[in-house]
Amino acid sequence: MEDVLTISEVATRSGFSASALRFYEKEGLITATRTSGGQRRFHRHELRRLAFIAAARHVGLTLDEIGEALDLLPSGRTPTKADWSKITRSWRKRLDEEIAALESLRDGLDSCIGCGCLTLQRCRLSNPADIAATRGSGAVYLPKPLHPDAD
Amino acid sequence: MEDVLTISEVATRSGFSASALRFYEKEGLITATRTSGGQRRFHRHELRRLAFIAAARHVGLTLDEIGEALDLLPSGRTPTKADWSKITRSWRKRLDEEIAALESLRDGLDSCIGCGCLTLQRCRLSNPADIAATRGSGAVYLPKPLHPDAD
DNA sequence: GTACAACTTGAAGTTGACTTCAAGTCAAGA
DNA sequence: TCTTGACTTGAAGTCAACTTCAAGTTGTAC
Repeated sequence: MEDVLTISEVATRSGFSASALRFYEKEGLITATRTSGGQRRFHRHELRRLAFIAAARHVGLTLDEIGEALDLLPSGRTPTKADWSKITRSWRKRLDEEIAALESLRDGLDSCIGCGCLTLQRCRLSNPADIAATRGSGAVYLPKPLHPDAD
Repeated sequence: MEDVLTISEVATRSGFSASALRFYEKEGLITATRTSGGQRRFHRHELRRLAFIAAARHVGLTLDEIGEALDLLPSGRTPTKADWSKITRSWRKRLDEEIAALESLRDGLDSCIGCGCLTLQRCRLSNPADIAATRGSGAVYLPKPLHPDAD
């Protein structure tokens, strides 16, 4: 085990495809040195960034947002616990918001099925103003809210 | 108020754009009659389908999945409470799964920040095998899980 | 009857996050 | 040295869910 890895080694270890890694490098999310022949060699610490990227994608951040977050890491020194934690702390809020939104939707679904309002028209389910109000920027795949009229 | 509506009336009442309504008609999710001149006229009951579509989109279903669900509705008669509820009941499971996945991620985040494992490498946050196992087909925007190695 | 907003169509464009392709180059074991 | 799998590039393709466009038609208020 060297401290530099080929792209396929990083792919295996990170779970990302090689093409995704090339894409991420092009987007500036990760960096690689090159051999004299031009092939990429990744330092092991890129795996940490990739783990961060994977986690951020799970939270629903776009690559642009992830790039901004990674830019907050200190460039001169190795990131400390405080550096990473500052970045990830904001996810907590985001996750809480998304969980709240989904719970609200679920409870609306229960009441909708239970209440007999066939048309769904007053249900929080199809008219989730509370969800739109609760959640911040869109991470979970939810489109804009509806305001349906009577059937 | 007639019981037929123009596309812009439906757009206003449903919250969908006119182009989205044309798209949904082309995809077979909703239907419209035509005037002698060829303009669309929507029956009011299409608003109910649109409310359903909006709710389903909120749950994270794709249009294909929504189309399949709507195909389960009886074609001969007006859908009953039981018809709608049969369709929406499966959402409950889906929502529960997604909520569980996000909660697991959030709890992993807490422990990651708290435990001092700077590298994130063993965190459920960046290595959420439990999430992959918990959730069904992908509604929430979560990519495939990572299996990061040591930093 | 005339004006004009609202409507029609098919085709092409958009966005994000990649994947696929073609054609060639590199690295490492036998 | 040879072979062969791994690697390189830029460009183009993919997917979902629409949106935008251009050019023409319809409906209706006056």
